[in-house]
Amino acid sequence: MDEAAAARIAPMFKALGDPVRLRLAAMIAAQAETCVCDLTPHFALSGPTISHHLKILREAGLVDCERRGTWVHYWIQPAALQSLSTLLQAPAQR
Amino acid sequence: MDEAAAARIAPMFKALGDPVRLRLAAMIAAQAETCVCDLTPHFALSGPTISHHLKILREAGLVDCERRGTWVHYWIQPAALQSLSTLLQAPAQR
DNA sequence: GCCCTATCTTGACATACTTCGAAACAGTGC
DNA sequence: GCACTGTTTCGAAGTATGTCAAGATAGGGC
Repeated sequence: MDEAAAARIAPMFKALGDPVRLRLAAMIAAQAETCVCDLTPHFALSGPTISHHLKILREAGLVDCERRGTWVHYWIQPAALQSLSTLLQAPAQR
Repeated sequence: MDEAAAARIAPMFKALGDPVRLRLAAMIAAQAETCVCDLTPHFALSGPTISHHLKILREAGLVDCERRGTWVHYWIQPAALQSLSTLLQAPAQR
Protein backbone atom coordinates (compact mmCIF):
# COMPACT_ATOMS: atom_id res chain seq x y z
CA MET A 1 0.00 0.00 0.00
CA ASP A 2 1.67 3.20 -1.12
CA GLU A 3 0.99 6.69 0.13
CA ALA A 4 -1.39 7.64 -2.68
CA ALA A 5 -3.49 4.49 -2.31
CA ALA A 6 -3.74 5.04 1.44
CA ALA A 7 -4.86 8.63 0.92
CA ARG A 8 -7.53 7.45 -1.52
CA ILE A 9 -8.89 4.60 0.58
CA ALA A 10 -8.59 5.95 4.13
CA PRO A 11 -11.51 8.41 3.74
CA MET A 12 -13.84 5.49 3.01
CA PHE A 13 -12.85 3.72 6.22
CA LYS A 14 -13.04 7.03 8.04
CA ALA A 15 -16.58 7.55 6.81
CA LEU A 16 -17.55 4.15 8.22
CA GLY A 17 -15.68 4.90 11.43
CA ASP A 18 -18.61 6.65 13.09
CA PRO A 19 -21.38 4.53 14.64
CA VAL A 20 -24.10 6.72 13.16
CA ARG A 21 -22.66 6.56 9.65
CA LEU A 22 -22.00 2.83 9.94
CA ARG A 23 -25.66 2.26 10.79
CA LEU A 24 -26.80 4.64 8.05
CA ALA A 25 -24.65 2.78 5.51
CA ALA A 26 -25.96 -0.59 6.73
CA MET A 27 -29.56 0.59 6.43
CA ILE A 28 -28.99 1.96 2.96
CA ALA A 29 -27.17 -1.22 1.90
CA ALA A 30 -30.00 -3.43 3.19
CA GLN A 31 -32.38 -2.19 0.50
CA ALA A 32 -32.19 -1.25 -3.13
CA GLU A 33 -33.06 2.33 -2.23
CA THR A 34 -33.81 4.20 0.98
CA CYS A 35 -35.56 7.51 1.55
CA VAL A 36 -34.02 9.91 4.07
CA CYS A 37 -37.38 10.08 5.81
CA ASP A 38 -37.04 6.35 6.57
CA LEU A 39 -33.58 6.81 8.10
CA THR A 40 -34.10 9.79 10.38
CA PRO A 41 -36.59 8.18 12.80
CA HIS A 42 -34.05 5.50 13.78
CA PHE A 43 -31.72 8.07 15.32
CA ALA A 44 -31.99 10.48 18.22
CA LEU A 45 -30.38 13.15 16.08
CA SER A 46 -31.67 16.20 14.28
CA GLY A 47 -32.35 16.20 10.55
CA PRO A 48 -29.40 18.45 9.74
CA THR A 49 -27.05 16.12 11.57
CA ILE A 50 -28.27 13.07 9.61
CA SER A 51 -27.93 15.09 6.44
CA HIS A 52 -24.37 15.96 7.40
CA HIS A 53 -23.43 12.31 7.95
CA LEU A 54 -25.04 11.32 4.66
CA LYS A 55 -22.97 13.98 2.94
CA ILE A 56 -19.78 12.43 4.32
CA LEU A 57 -20.83 8.97 3.09
CA ARG A 58 -21.60 10.57 -0.28
CA GLU A 59 -18.25 12.38 -0.51
CA ALA A 60 -16.45 9.15 0.40
CA GLY A 61 -18.13 7.51 -2.60
CA LEU A 62 -19.91 4.90 -0.51
CA VAL A 63 -23.43 6.02 -1.38
CA ASP A 64 -25.16 8.12 -3.99
CA CYS A 65 -28.47 9.92 -4.00
CA GLU A 66 -31.09 11.53 -6.18
CA ARG A 67 -34.02 13.79 -5.51
CA ARG A 68 -37.24 12.36 -6.84
CA GLY A 69 -40.14 14.69 -6.22
CA THR A 70 -40.41 15.58 -2.57
CA TRP A 71 -38.07 12.89 -1.28
CA VAL A 72 -34.36 12.17 -1.62
CA HIS A 73 -33.42 8.54 -2.23
CA TYR A 74 -30.07 7.02 -1.28
CA TRP A 75 -28.46 3.81 -2.48
CA ILE A 76 -25.21 2.01 -1.79
CA GLN A 77 -22.24 1.90 -4.17
CA PRO A 78 -21.45 -1.83 -4.14
CA ALA A 79 -18.12 -1.43 -5.96
CA ALA A 80 -16.72 0.73 -3.16
CA LEU A 81 -17.67 -1.78 -0.49
CA GLN A 82 -16.26 -4.59 -2.59
CA SER A 83 -12.87 -2.92 -2.97
CA LEU A 84 -12.61 -2.35 0.78
CA SER A 85 -13.67 -5.92 1.46
CA THR A 86 -11.07 -7.49 -0.80
CA LEU A 87 -8.42 -5.20 0.65
CA LEU A 88 -9.15 -6.58 4.11
CA GLN A 89 -9.55 -10.14 2.99
CA ALA A 90 -6.14 -10.68 1.39
CA PRO A 91 -4.07 -10.30 4.58
CA ALA A 92 -6.79 -11.84 6.74
CA GLN A 93 -6.39 -15.17 4.98
CA ARG A 94 -2.64 -15.33 5.52
CA MET B 1 -26.92 -3.52 12.38
CA ASP B 2 -28.11 -2.46 15.81
CA GLU B 3 -26.68 0.35 17.90
CA ALA B 4 -24.45 -1.89 20.02
CA ALA B 5 -22.92 -3.64 17.03
CA ALA B 6 -22.22 -0.30 15.37
CA ALA B 7 -20.52 0.99 18.52
CA ARG B 8 -18.36 -2.13 18.64
CA ILE B 9 -17.33 -2.18 14.99
CA ALA B 10 -17.04 1.53 14.15
CA PRO B 11 -13.78 2.01 16.12
CA MET B 12 -12.09 -0.58 13.90
CA PHE B 13 -13.07 1.30 10.75
CA LYS B 14 -12.11 4.54 12.44
CA ALA B 15 -8.66 3.17 13.24
CA LEU B 16 -8.19 2.34 9.55
CA GLY B 17 -9.58 5.74 8.57
CA ASP B 18 -6.27 7.53 8.80
CA PRO B 19 -3.76 7.19 5.92
CA VAL B 20 -0.84 6.66 8.29
CA ARG B 21 -2.62 3.93 10.25
CA LEU B 22 -3.90 2.28 7.07
CA ARG B 23 -0.35 2.02 5.76
CA LEU B 24 0.93 0.83 9.13
CA ALA B 25 -1.73 -1.89 9.21
CA ALA B 26 -0.94 -2.91 5.63
CA MET B 27 2.77 -3.16 6.40
CA ILE B 28 2.13 -5.20 9.53
CA ALA B 29 -0.31 -7.45 7.67
CA ALA B 30 2.18 -8.06 4.86
CA GLN B 31 4.49 -10.03 7.12
CA ALA B 32 4.13 -12.50 9.95
CA GLU B 33 5.72 -9.99 12.31
CA THR B 34 7.08 -6.48 12.00
CA CYS B 35 9.43 -4.52 14.23
CA VAL B 36 8.55 -0.88 14.96
CA CYS B 37 12.03 0.09 13.80
CA ASP B 38 11.12 -1.25 10.32
CA LEU B 39 7.95 0.85 10.19
CA THR B 40 9.18 4.26 11.33
CA PRO B 41 11.59 4.98 8.42
CA HIS B 42 8.71 4.79 5.92
CA PHE B 43 7.02 7.84 7.42
CA ALA B 44 7.99 11.48 7.77
CA LEU B 45 6.73 11.39 11.34
CA SER B 46 8.43 11.27 14.70
CA GLY B 47 8.74 8.05 16.72
CA PRO B 48 6.19 9.08 19.33
CA THR B 49 3.62 9.82 16.63
CA ILE B 50 4.05 6.36 15.07
CA SER B 51 3.79 4.85 18.53
CA HIS B 52 0.57 6.77 19.10
CA HIS B 53 -0.98 5.44 15.87
CA LEU B 54 0.10 1.90 16.70
CA LYS B 55 -1.59 2.25 20.06
CA ILE B 56 -4.86 3.14 18.35
CA LEU B 57 -4.59 0.10 16.07
CA ARG B 58 -3.87 -1.99 19.17
CA GLU B 59 -6.84 -0.61 21.11
CA ALA B 60 -9.09 -1.26 18.13
CA GLY B 61 -8.04 -4.92 18.27
CA LEU B 62 -6.55 -4.89 14.77
CA VAL B 63 -2.97 -5.65 15.82
CA ASP B 64 -1.15 -6.98 18.84
CA CYS B 65 2.43 -6.59 20.01
CA GLU B 66 5.09 -7.99 22.30
CA ARG B 67 8.41 -6.67 23.53
CA ARG B 68 11.22 -9.06 22.76
CA GLY B 69 14.51 -7.74 24.04
CA THR B 70 15.19 -4.27 22.71
CA TRP B 71 12.57 -4.39 20.00
CA VAL B 72 8.78 -4.43 19.94
CA HIS B 73 7.18 -6.73 17.39
CA TYR B 74 3.71 -6.17 15.94
CA TRP B 75 1.46 -8.62 14.14
CA ILE B 76 -2.00 -8.43 12.60
CA GLN B 77 -5.15 -9.94 14.12
CA PRO B 78 -6.61 -11.75 11.09
CA ALA B 79 -9.96 -12.45 12.76
CA ALA B 80 -10.68 -8.73 13.14
CA LEU B 81 -9.95 -8.04 9.47
CA GLN B 82 -12.04 -11.03 8.47
CA SER B 83 -15.10 -9.85 10.40
CA LEU B 84 -14.89 -6.40 8.81
CA SER B 85 -14.43 -7.94 5.37
CA THR B 86 -17.50 -10.19 5.60
CA LEU B 87 -19.53 -7.27 6.92
CA LEU B 88 -18.72 -5.29 3.80
CA GLN B 89 -19.08 -8.19 1.42
CA ALA B 90 -22.65 -9.18 2.17
CA PRO B 91 -24.30 -5.96 0.93
CA ALA B 92 -21.68 -5.49 -1.77
CA GLN B 93 -22.85 -8.64 -3.53
CA ARG B 94 -26.47 -7.61 -3.56
C1' DG C 1 27.44 -3.98 39.67
C1' DC C 2 27.21 0.62 37.15
C1' DC C 3 26.85 3.68 33.44
C1' DC C 4 25.85 4.57 28.65
C1' DT C 5 23.25 3.96 24.50
C1' DA C 6 19.26 2.39 21.78
C1' DT C 7 14.32 1.43 21.34
C1' DC C 8 9.75 2.39 22.27
C1' DT C 9 6.00 4.40 25.16
C1' DT C 10 3.79 7.90 27.91
C1' DG C 11 2.50 12.68 29.35
C1' DA C 12 1.78 17.52 28.40
C1' DC C 13 0.64 20.79 25.13
C1' DA C 14 -0.89 23.57 20.73
C1' DT C 15 -3.33 23.21 16.63
C1' DA C 16 -6.78 21.35 13.66
C1' DC C 17 -10.70 18.65 12.72
C1' DT C 18 -15.52 16.42 14.16
C1' DT C 19 -19.85 16.41 15.86
C1' DC C 20 -24.13 18.41 16.64
C1' DG C 21 -28.09 21.81 16.99
C1' DA C 22 -30.46 26.27 15.70
C1' DA C 23 -31.59 29.03 12.12
C1' DA C 24 -31.82 30.06 7.35
C1' DC C 25 -32.24 28.37 2.65
C1' DA C 26 -33.74 25.58 -1.55
C1' DG C 27 -36.76 22.43 -4.08
C1' DT C 28 -41.42 20.26 -4.64
C1' DG C 29 -46.42 19.94 -4.63
C1' DC C 30 -51.01 21.66 -3.33
C1' DG D 1 -48.71 31.73 -0.98
C1' DC D 2 -48.20 27.83 2.18
C1' DA D 3 -46.73 23.35 4.00
C1' DC D 4 -43.35 19.78 3.71
C1' DT D 5 -38.70 17.60 2.99
C1' DG D 6 -33.77 17.97 2.95
C1' DT D 7 -29.64 20.65 2.73
C1' DT D 8 -26.45 24.34 3.96
C1' DT D 9 -24.42 27.71 7.09
C1' DC D 10 -22.71 29.10 11.42
C1' DG D 11 -21.07 28.59 16.02
C1' DA D 12 -19.93 25.89 20.42
C1' DA D 13 -18.14 21.82 22.54
C1' DG D 14 -15.59 17.88 22.18
C1' DT D 15 -11.97 14.89 20.02
C1' DA D 16 -7.80 13.85 17.15
C1' DT D 17 -3.17 14.77 15.38
C1' DG D 18 1.55 15.73 15.91
C1' DT D 19 5.79 17.55 18.48
C1' DC D 20 8.77 17.95 22.46
C1' DA D 21 10.39 16.26 26.72
C1' DA D 22 10.61 12.73 30.03
C1' DG D 23 10.12 7.87 31.45
C1' DA D 24 10.52 2.74 31.05
C1' DT D 25 13.01 -1.33 29.46
C1' DA D 26 16.87 -4.00 27.46
C1' DG D 27 21.70 -4.84 26.14
C1' DG D 28 26.83 -3.84 25.97
C1' DG D 29 31.34 -2.09 27.87
C1' DC D 30 33.96 -1.28 31.79
